Amino acid sequence: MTSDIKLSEFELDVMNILWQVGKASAPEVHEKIKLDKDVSYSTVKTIIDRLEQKAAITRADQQGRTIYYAPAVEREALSPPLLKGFLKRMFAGDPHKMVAQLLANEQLNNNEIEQLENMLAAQKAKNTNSTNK
Amino acid sequence: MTSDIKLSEFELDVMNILWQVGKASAPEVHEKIKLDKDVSYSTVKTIIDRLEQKAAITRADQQGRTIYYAPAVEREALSPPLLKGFLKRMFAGDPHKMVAQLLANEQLNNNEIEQLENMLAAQKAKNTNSTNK
DNA sequence: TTTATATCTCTACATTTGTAGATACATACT
DNA sequence: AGTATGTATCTACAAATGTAGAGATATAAA
Repeated sequence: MTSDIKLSEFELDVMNILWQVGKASAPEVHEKIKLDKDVSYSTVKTIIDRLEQKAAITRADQQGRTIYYAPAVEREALSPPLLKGFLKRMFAGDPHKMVAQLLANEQLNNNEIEQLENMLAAQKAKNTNSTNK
Repeated sequence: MTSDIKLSEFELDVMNILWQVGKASAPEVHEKIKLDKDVSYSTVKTIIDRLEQKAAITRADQQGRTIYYAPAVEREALSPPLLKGFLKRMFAGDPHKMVAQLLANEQLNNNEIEQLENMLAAQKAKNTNSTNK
């Protein structure tokens, strides 16, 4: 099952840090967040508490009175329903529209594009050898 | 400028209908929404009012006392910043991760994949003839 | 012309989200 | 042992969001 936890934007920002680092304390997360926007420690800690409440993270470790948090859900578990919803809302459910915009916005170099092409080719191959040829 | 209006999920659902149909009355929008989830007319009308407040839609027409609303912003004006944010939050800003998931979730047939490949090829060509070769 | 009906307008409220201060406290210095 | 400092906990609040009922009213039907 695809873990139907619902996270807010800020909560996702924190999750991102944890997904990247593996585990981190609230002050550490605060440090990283501050690079992007100026919020107080309390604010970040509140978000962390809510994430714990939602069972999206867990207390993985403790040193002194410092608690280290780690993701309890993987990015891959959260994104499918979100991507689906986003695709539906912003691009009328049409993947092409989305990829088009992706290409228009992010400027990918030829190398990166070729990587994408490889992925497509792989998927095409998989298709051909199975049901929806 | 990329129209920094911020819309909620429900608001986007309504926008989607308007983008699709061009223009519609509140009862009509209610009809369509109800196909997906069971909400009262009032609820939908409130969302419509808020969209008007946010200047995302306008009163395009009126028949009797029925008001017809039309989008005041195009999908293309809203999506870039949202896509960027979503990409950053859900896929650590990495387009590959996103496309990978797209391929995994939506089952595209070979035809559709080839369309994507064409898009990529076009972009690659464009790259080669300009700055980031 | 009265009445019924559809639609709009207004008001309301619970929940979620972003934001942060005040305060308690455990551990590390001096 | 006493104190300073970094963390945690608790409480609070405004704004945004999802949700809807009550009542006004213009138009259509009788």
